[in-house]
Amino acid sequence: MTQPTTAGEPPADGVRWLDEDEARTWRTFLECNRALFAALEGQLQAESQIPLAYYDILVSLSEAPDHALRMGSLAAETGSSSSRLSHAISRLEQCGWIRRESHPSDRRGQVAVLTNEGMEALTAAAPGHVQTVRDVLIEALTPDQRTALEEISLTICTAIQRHASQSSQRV
Amino acid sequence: MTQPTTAGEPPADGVRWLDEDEARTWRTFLECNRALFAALEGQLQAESQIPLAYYDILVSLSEAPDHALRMGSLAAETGSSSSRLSHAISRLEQCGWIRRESHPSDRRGQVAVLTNEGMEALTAAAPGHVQTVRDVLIEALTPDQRTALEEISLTICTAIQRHASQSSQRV
DNA sequence: CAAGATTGAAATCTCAATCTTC
DNA sequence: GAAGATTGAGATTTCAATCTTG
Repeated sequence: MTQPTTAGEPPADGVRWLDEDEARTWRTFLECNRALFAALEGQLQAESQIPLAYYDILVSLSEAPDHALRMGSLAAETGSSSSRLSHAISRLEQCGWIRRESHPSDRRGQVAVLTNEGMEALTAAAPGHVQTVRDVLIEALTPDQRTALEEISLTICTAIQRHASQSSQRV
Repeated sequence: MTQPTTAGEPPADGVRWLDEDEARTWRTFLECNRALFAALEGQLQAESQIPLAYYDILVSLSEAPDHALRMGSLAAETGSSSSRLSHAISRLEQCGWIRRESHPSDRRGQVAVLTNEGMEALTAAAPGHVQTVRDVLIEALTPDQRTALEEISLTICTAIQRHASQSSQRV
């Protein structure tokens, strides 16, 4: 899932292929992720007919003051591009779960607002989703493992930022 | 990213909302995943113009005997649906990186074969990808963290299988 | 009828403009 | 010109048939 051939020659540049242990760790992590998001997506789709990406949008709005958020903030919260979010909000508007309002002071701004229907759909979908998260992660891990996973995740996030700033310099 | 409102009433059924610690762990993990796959996808797209999903297909074939694999096996290896894989192979056939052959003994079967051009494209793309995996995960974590992550991933995979068999019974 | 694989249409996501307002 | 947001086109993924062979 990561590099070609099994042993072979060393790759170009100064890059080292992953050794056996490294490759196994990475493959296991990848496989876990695939299965995890497939399970989350599948549960939501089967029981509530909502894609995970849209569910996340509804949750972010439900947590916001007045159930409203500017497009930019919502995009940042859900880790989405502004384009993707804009399309998604249009779709959710069709469902009647979200409506758009114009920003009071900044006339460039749009605000996405969760409707009552949207809140109801979210309330109906949430228990099944949360139960799945409990089953497959929270209650599957020991408290120590949960702590470790959180620290590991933070470490990876930091490493990604470092990698991004370095690779942008290389250009 | 997981459940509506912040405190509120208990959800329906016997489900418990995530408490503060649980929610933070889950959100951190989700955010890490988003950033991680965005980084991998972005690097491959920027430096090699290959989507990660297609890269995985090329790697799986490069590891197979004779650089060939039946559609079903390849779908399982890459964690893809048969439909998705079939479309993807068609696309990669257009690129000249893969060709289809019919299975010698089972006349229902098709075999995807990595072409020389496909292998070259993979060889060119791999160092950058592997370096990214090193930067953002392998070398960012301590050996203990890598071990822990691998064990956690296996535990989650097991929990997902258990969850799947239970939820299918509920129907 | 089940297994292996493909197909076309609909849904979603990405990418590069575009448009308005700051 | 930059920031906030949208748009349309193209690419990928999903979903529900479909088709052939076991």
